[in-house]
Amino acid sequence: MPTIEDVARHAGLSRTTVSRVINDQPYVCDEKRQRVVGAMRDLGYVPNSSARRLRSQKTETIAILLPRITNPFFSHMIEAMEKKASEWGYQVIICQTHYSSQKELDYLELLRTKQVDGMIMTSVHNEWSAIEEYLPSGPIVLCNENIEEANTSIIYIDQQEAAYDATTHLIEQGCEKLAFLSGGMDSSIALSRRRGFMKAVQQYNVSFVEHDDFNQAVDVESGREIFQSIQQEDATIDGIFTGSDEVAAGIIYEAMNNGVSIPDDLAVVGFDNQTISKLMNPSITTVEQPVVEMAEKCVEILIQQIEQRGRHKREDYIFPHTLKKRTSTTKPMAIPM
Amino acid sequence: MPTIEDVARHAGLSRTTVSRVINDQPYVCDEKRQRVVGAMRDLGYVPNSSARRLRSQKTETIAILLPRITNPFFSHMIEAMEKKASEWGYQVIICQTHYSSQKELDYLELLRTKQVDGMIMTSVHNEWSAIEEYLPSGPIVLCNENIEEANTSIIYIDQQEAAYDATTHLIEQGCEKLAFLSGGMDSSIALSRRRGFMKAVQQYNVSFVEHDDFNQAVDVESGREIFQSIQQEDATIDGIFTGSDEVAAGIIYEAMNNGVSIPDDLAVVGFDNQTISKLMNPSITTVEQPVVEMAEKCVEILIQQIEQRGRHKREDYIFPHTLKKRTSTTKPMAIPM
DNA sequence: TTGTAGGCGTTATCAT
DNA sequence: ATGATAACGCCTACAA
Repeated sequence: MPTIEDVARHAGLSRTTVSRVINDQPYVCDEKRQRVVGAMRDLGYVPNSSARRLRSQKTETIAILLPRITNPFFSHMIEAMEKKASEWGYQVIICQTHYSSQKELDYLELLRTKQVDGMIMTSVHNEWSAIEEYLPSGPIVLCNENIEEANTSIIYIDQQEAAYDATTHLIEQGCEKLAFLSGGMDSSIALSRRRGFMKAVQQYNVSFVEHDDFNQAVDVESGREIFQSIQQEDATIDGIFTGSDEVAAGIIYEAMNNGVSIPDDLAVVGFDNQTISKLMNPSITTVEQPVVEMAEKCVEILIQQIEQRGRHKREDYIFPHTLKKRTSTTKPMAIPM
Repeated sequence: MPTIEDVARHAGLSRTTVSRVINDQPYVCDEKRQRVVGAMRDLGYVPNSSARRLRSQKTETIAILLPRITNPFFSHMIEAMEKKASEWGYQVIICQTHYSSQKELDYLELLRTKQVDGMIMTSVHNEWSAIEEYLPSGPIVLCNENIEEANTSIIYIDQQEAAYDATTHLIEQGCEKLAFLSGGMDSSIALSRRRGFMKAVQQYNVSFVEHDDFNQAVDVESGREIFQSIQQEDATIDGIFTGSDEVAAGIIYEAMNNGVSIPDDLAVVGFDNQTISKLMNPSITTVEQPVVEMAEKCVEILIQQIEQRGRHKREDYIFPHTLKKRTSTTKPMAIPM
């Protein structure tokens, strides 16, 4: 691998001059500039980025923390983030926590060891106080979860309102006994949604059922299991808020196979407006988030903070959500896709 | 940010000794070791990875090239790759080409500029001769596409055989007029599949239809469009090989909405055994690839090559595929999920 | 067992 | 306009 030194020698000039050419700086006459360019070509020279990083104290790289990339909500978010980052000339390192708080901390070390200039967290599995420790090492922007105590910029939708809207919709459709599902009550998102659910339930004085399993609903499989347990233990439930299109799909799949009619016997609401929610039959009523816009905004904020340096105070960016009403909650009729 | 020098001074020792402690090397007595550890703690020292990279000529980072992460086939593959890489202490940079050969080349530069130690390509949009140029800069392993001329290790399933199996299955189910769909005939995968399709069609002497649109089938939306055009132009087609569960889902969705019975009027085969293929109603017959195993093997091979250094000759790892027969091609009956 | 010193490849500062 | 030189922070012969 040729170095800048080799190029300089080959061109009969100094490293400084070569460096100037590499970085498009002035104060190099055309003739020498050509000589340098030629030498670089001859030797197949390419600047070593480790050396550049050391010298410039920048990596042009950001890390994105997320639970699992196979969750379509996150893969859509990452797709948009990577695209935007790439436009700005930044690399993206992907960090799957698999819901482990330890892995989350391990990945945060990337910030301290200066492997990345900044970080995006789409999920949070530690106390904020623990994460705050890393802020001096570089900017962190949150996207998706709304952590009350967080003293850094943050992007999210109003989960409480979204759950309230969805629950109200179930009630308006005539549901009288509801269930609230979530992926675990330790997340800020599930907590907010639960508040919204409870608000609607109390406001309309509708009854609801609780069960330990209801807070372990994470994928298609758990949706299927929960349907079975509901069938056996409390078949009078007639409306479910799932917080996930995959869970909703699992429930619907199992219901169809067991002769339970959706939405007549059981209405189901999903979350995230994933591809599957449109394709299922019946199609799934769901809450849509503007993932792409949120992702792009997030990257822009982060890169801005990186390039401005210095600490930044918290700013909240709250994006709008939309309830997509489909046939899993409403009587069948032509609804355009 | 404290440096190794600061720690050394604080502990009243030399940089060397501190370095030895950092890297768990022998020849440091316990007392001084403690002093160093204490000093690191006091100062909040953390080694700077840019400096380490420059010194060691290693980045402990690999890049994964793929078209789009939102394609579930790729997101499952990346999930497994990132997990495996992380176990080995490697970071993963994600590079979406969005099917652009230029972006592919841009990302390959990461290898030349030593931002990564190695690279995995899950799709290839340039002539192999162009990609070969990068091989001297670091190992590249292919995962998914089988490029004939490639002189590097490569992992794939037998796409031709898979398409042959799927097509034969359609024929066995009684289909008499087939169509072959793909995402574009410029990819090695589509070409292999077409060979398999043709082999079955000729062997059983079944007729088939061609159309320009048939090679633009990439997602749910295009599946829907293709169904519509088939309805209008050649409704006698009774069996379709799609090469994609999403395309298959789009076709089925549209067929159901238009009163065309699946599989009686039209049988459809997908590819990749994605979540959606089990959940659709009818469920989609599809070809399963052992994505996770392929991904893990790929990362292992790459890291091995990185750590052994030197050029490696091509080895082929061919993984087995399975045809999952479901209701989009077979008369309804109880098929366990 | 410990320390000294040189170099990894760049870029910025300061002369000339 | 060009060049010499000193960092950036770390690791490792080699010397002691």
